[in-house]
Parts: sequence; C-alpha cells; structure tokens
Amino acid sequence: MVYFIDVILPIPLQKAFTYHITEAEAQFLKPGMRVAVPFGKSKIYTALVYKTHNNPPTVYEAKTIHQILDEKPIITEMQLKHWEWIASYYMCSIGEVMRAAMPNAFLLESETIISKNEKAEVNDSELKDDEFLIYEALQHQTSLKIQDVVSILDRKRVLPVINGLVEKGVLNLQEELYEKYQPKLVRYIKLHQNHKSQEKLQELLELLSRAPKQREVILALFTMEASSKAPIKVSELIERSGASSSIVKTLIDKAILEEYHIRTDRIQFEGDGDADIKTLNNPQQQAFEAIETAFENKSVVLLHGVTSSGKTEIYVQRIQKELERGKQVLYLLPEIALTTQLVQRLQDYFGDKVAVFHSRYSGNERVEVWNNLLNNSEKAQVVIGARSSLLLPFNNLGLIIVDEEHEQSYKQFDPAPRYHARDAAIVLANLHKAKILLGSATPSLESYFNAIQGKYGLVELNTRYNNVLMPDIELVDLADKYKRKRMKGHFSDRLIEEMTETLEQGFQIILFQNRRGFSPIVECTTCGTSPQCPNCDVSLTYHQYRDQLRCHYCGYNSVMLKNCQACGNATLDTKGFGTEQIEEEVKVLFPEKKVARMDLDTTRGKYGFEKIITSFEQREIDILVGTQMLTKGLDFRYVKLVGIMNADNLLNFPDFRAHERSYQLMAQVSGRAGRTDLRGKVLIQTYNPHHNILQQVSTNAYKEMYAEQMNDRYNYKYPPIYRLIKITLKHKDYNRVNLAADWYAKSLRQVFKANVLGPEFPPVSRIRNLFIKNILVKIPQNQSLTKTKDAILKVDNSFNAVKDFRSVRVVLNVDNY
DNA sequence: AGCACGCCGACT
DNA sequence: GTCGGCGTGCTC
Repeated sequence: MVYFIDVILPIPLQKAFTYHITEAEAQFLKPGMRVAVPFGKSKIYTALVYKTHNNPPTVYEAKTIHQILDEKPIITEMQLKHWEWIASYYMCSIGEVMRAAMPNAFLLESETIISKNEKAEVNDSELKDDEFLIYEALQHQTSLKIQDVVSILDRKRVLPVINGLVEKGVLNLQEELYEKYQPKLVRYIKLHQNHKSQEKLQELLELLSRAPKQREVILALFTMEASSKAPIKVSELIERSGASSSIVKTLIDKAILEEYHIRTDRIQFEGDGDADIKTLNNPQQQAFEAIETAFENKSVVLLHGVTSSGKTEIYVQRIQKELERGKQVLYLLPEIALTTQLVQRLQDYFGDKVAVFHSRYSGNERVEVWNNLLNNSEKAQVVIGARSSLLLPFNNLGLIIVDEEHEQSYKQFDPAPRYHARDAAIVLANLHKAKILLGSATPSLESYFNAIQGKYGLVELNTRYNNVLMPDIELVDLADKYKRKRMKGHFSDRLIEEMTETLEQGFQIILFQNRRGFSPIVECTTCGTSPQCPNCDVSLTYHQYRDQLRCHYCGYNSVMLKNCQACGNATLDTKGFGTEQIEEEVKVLFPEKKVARMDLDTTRGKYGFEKIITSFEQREIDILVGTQMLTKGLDFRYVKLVGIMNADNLLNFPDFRAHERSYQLMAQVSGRAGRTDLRGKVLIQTYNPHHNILQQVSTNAYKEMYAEQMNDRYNYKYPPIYRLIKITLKHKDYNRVNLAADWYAKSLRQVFKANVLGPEFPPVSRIRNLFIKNILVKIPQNQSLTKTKDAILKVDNSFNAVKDFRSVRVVLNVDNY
C-alpha cells in the first residue's frame, strides 16, 4: 500500500499539493498537523495536513515530506471546515486563509546555510576574487547565511557565485528550519542545595562577612522566602536587596545561589476577576430576557440599542451564562475600540479567563493565545479580539458577540481572504452550534433587514442608561451663516457660543471632521492647476505641521511648493479643510484651552492612539478634533458637546452606502455627547439642513432612515436586496487594463447580461502607478450564489489563458461593502 | 506568493 | 564585458 497526503500551503494557489509518506507516517499524521515539505527548487515550507489517502498522482512524482512538526493537530477540524467556507465564499485559496489565520511563528521557513566542504582540496589560485572572499570567510566561521554572503561581496546577486563553488566541491549547502516561537522564560533564584541545612547556613554567612554586598543579598532572599512561599524572581531579588545583577551572578557562579527558569505567559492579566457583575436595570433586564427568548428558536439575534444604553452590561451577563455552562465566548470588536478600559472592565469580572487578541500583538503573544484556546485552557475562556480572532482554534464555542456590528472595518479588503468578520462569525457559530449576538446603535441595513425578515431575532433597547436623554441635535445652515457673515473660519457663531458655554462649565468637546491633513486640495488661483501625486491619480493634501504635500494613497510626500509648477506664479491657495486646520482654528479661538487631534497622522505607533484617549479621559485635553476614529465605541464621560464641522462631504460620497454610513457616523459621534446625567448637545454644520438623512439623525429616526434607504436599495438593486461581487483589474499600462477589463466584462455579460456594471475607473483611477478598473456583478436574490461564483471563476480561468492579460492583476471581492 | 530562469539596457 | 532590471513560468 502506498500513502500520500494532500497539504495546504500558505500560498494563493487553488491547487492541492500531494506528498508521498510512509505507512508509519500515515498512521501518525492527522489533518491539522504541520509538516515541513520541500517546495520548488530548494525551499522548505510549512504545510498543513489536509487529508491522507492512497491515490498516487498520475502526472507527476510526489516528493516525500521533510519532517513532521507537530505531535497533535494545531488546527481543529472545525477550523478546517470554517476555512473551506471562507475560501469558497470569498473566492480565495484555502492557503490564503491559512496564512491569515496562523500566527507567523507557526510558519517555519528554511534558510540556506553555507558551509565548507572539508574533504575538498582547494587550490587558492583557482578561485576568482569573489569566490576567494567566500572561501576565506569560511576559514573563520563554520557557516554563512545567504545574507552574510551578500554583505561580504557587497552585491545582490550572489547565487551564481555560490552555485559555482558548490559545483567545484568547495561548499556544501543545507536548508535549516527555525522554530520561531520562543517561550518566555523568567529567571528565578533559590539557595543552592549545598547550603540548605542550618549549620551550613551559619558557615555561609560567616564566610560572607567580608563581602557585605553578597551577604545582604542572601539576607534579602531569606526575608523574601520567609514572607512568601512563592518562587522568587531574580529581578525581585535585585530590587529588594539593591544589589547589582553582577553580584547575584557572582553568587550563582560560586554555587551559593541557584537559578532556574519557568515558562510564563507573555500576557499577564491585571484585573482581579472578582468584581461583582452589575445588576441590570429594568430596560436592560427586559432586553436580556428578550434575547434569551429569541435564542430559543433563532441562532442570531440583533440587539439594537441606542448609544449609551449599556449594551456591554448585557453582554457581560450573557458571557457569564456561557462560562457557567463551560463554554468559550468570542467577543468581536473593531480594532480601534479594543482599548484598555474595555479589556480591564472584562478582566475585572472574569479575571484571567479573558484573553485578548489583536493585530498589535507580537507573533509569540499570538501563539500563546492560540495554544491556550486549543487546549481549552482556563486562561482563554473569553476571547476579546478584532476581526482576525475569528480564525482562532475554538473548540467549545457557546457564544459570539459582534459589537458595533455595522462597522465597516469588519470587512477585510486587502489582502485575501476578503472576509466579513460578522458574516464569517455567523458561519463559525453555526458550525459550533453556538449563539451569536450582534449589537449596534445603528445596525447595518443588511442585518436589520435580516432581522425584519425574521432570519435573525430582534431586540430593541431604546432608553439610555440612567435615563440620560438623547443628545439635543441642532442643524446649522452654513449657507445662511456665510451669507450673514456669522462665520469665523469654519466655525459658525452657534458653534462658538456652544463651545464657549461648554468650556465654561468645565466639560469637554469633540469636533468631528472626516478628513485629515490641513486642506485636501491646493490650487493655483492664476491657472487653476493643483499639484498631483506622481504615482496616483489624486491631488496632494497639504499638511501644515510638516509643511508638506502628501498623498493619502501611496504615502508620497514633498515639500510644500512656493510657486505653481504650471504657471510659475506664487499664487497657490488651499481649498477645503481637514482636521489639522480645524485644530489650528480652535487654538486661535480658544488660546487658553488644550486641544488635541486624533487621526491617522497622530495615532501612528503602537500606543499612539491609546495615549490620546487616556489623556482625553483624564481631562487633560479640553477639545478633541478627530476623524471617524472618534466614533468607534469610545466612552468619554465628560463630553457635553459634539460638533460636526461639515456633514456634506459625508453625504456626497460616491457610494451606494453613503447615506447609510453618514447616518451611522453622525449618530455614533453624536452618541459621544452627554453620557452622565447631563444632556448632551450636538451641532451639525451643513449646507443642506433639509437633507433627509440629517433630519433623521437629528430626530434619532433610525427606522425612518431604514425604510427610506431600503426603498432606494430595491429601486437601484443594491444590497441587501441584491448581492455584489466586485472585480478589480490593475496594471501599470493604461491600455492594457482597458483592453483586459473590456474583455472580462464582455465575457461576464454573456452570462449575467444586464447585471454586469462597468468596467469603470474608480474615483481614484491610479494608485501606486497601477491603473485600476472595476467591474460590478449584481446578483438577484433568486440567483444561486455558488453558480454565480463558478461562472465568474470560469471567466477568470479563460482570462488567464490569454497571454497578454496574464500580467493584469485581478482581485475578486465578494460582498465588497 | 516566492523564486528561478532568461533576455535586455547601463555602468565599473 | 558584467550587473541588475523585469517579464514568464512553475511549484506536488
């Protein structure tokens, strides 16, 4: 009998790869275990066992595996099923899902190690200069890496030289695998065995009477041992005794002390875990019970609770319930809302049962969360995480909470898998027969639609916690204010009045402007041209802080120009405004107040944005200017006023969801106002105060907004009525994308007729020197999704068979919203 | 995706 | 003359 395995490789290929294994290996290997396999000419990759079988491949000879890397599966069967769903639904390879799901530390890669061939007799004079340099380096070192050779020879292409030497028999090559995960070891210290008895101790202290520092260390160790039975860390001993680490080292060297290591988790929890769970107030309790009832016959429930209604407390109760049943819970949040306050709050309730997972974690930290989950460890019963935590190895999931369900950041756009975490979570919950709770103050139309249709349960919570009133929302007509000269910069007299009053009362203010930088467009008033990005089809944004022009798409930047490059006149002017300009204006209007800005530019770095949030919370900042980052579930207690600087650029965004999003954004940012007993105030500046969306925001009329938007979606055949798949083609040659896109769209039309839109250039038609063209496939409700995707894949295959098109990159994006 | 191979312009 | 640029094809 011959044995084979099909493996998943972390590469974007649809094919399965088959390797030859021995019978013993076949007995041992199970799906979900890692194996190292040779791939391509020389590399060794980490692959996942997918299935074992006995069918030899017909057209090629299968290679044998290099090594087995696991004792038992590190991917569960459930995960593999989930991955299959993601790959097929979002039209990507399972390898791409694997790459997204597995912590990098699990994916070993080989490195070529060069060593000298001891048996070879080398005649120096036969070697060329480059060859001699390598040979000589190996006289001093036993081995070299490719990178070392690059620096020795100081050039990029070194392989031909190395291969030449291998051929002459001077060098040997070897592929080495590295385990990337390093457990964290903490150094502990104890008295050496030899000195444990009473008399020996006495001896020791006398011996050390001439070494007072060392003696002190020993005495410190005694007091510490006496006060606690816990092992003593080297770092603690050093701190306690005030000695340097070299003194401790001397004692270790003398075998008076003994050090040892213990593996610890990198992530230690700080909460006590014994805080009492708050009892729910009446409306919360009713909502909680309604959720329970709905779960009896629906697996998905949508909790529509206004901002500040205390949804988190309901989640906590629900989590508690699952824990009592011994089930795992996943709590999904948009990346940005994963702040220390929220994590802290949950840890206060659930202690070290809480594990956190997000993109700022290091590879090693991820592995630890992964392993804890896999082993169903007590330490990871509740996972709070961003989008990607959905791909962790749960084995006993009882509940998934998707908070801020409407957030678009749940959808991954690049790279593949382009999945929507909410939708993939629903599938995952079903695999586990778990319940799933979606929460939002402004549900996405598709979720609300599903709830109205009866697919999901629906629970509404309409009162704010402590009966705080919904904020008072006032629309300010900018056209009128400008006409009557009531504007100072971008601030209307009303906004300034309210700001002054709020600051006098000692409360804080949030100003929302959905654009970063100083001004998005720089324009010459003489000839009308504006500086463009050399790599992208956009105007450059002026950033005053660095006196720079920047491209928000590719990161290109240059110094601000003095003169117009087209006509040479020094008449460059700025148009439009961003957060930076608002910040400047506030500083002039309220010079004695502290202003801060929160946008992509100020929140770079690991804790950048946490720092701003914390100092705003501590009320070190009076006025916070920011982009949509501000809207994501942050909870500030002393904000009384929210100002939306300009609602129109939201409403006029060219996207079928612009209105829905505007509503969500404005309702969310308004919700930041008045979270204590004081009623908050929101001012929205706009040129269209009669716009329906603004009226709906100001009266908190979600259902009205829903009904009206749904009407549009019916009429114009958009989600949630129709589904969408977007096909993007990119190439550096303008004509080539055009031809390719036309060909692609034409082929699609043969199948889908009028339901194919485009190809069209997007508003930004070139990014990083690649021209972009989009095709949209609309899928009616009664049309099979699977068949649709099959047809698209068929078109894609024949597209790739055309030689001229092969270099055009095609991106398939399912549910591209 | 990587990575090798192969063909072509620009420099020591 | 070589170096390194990128286009093309393949990976069990």
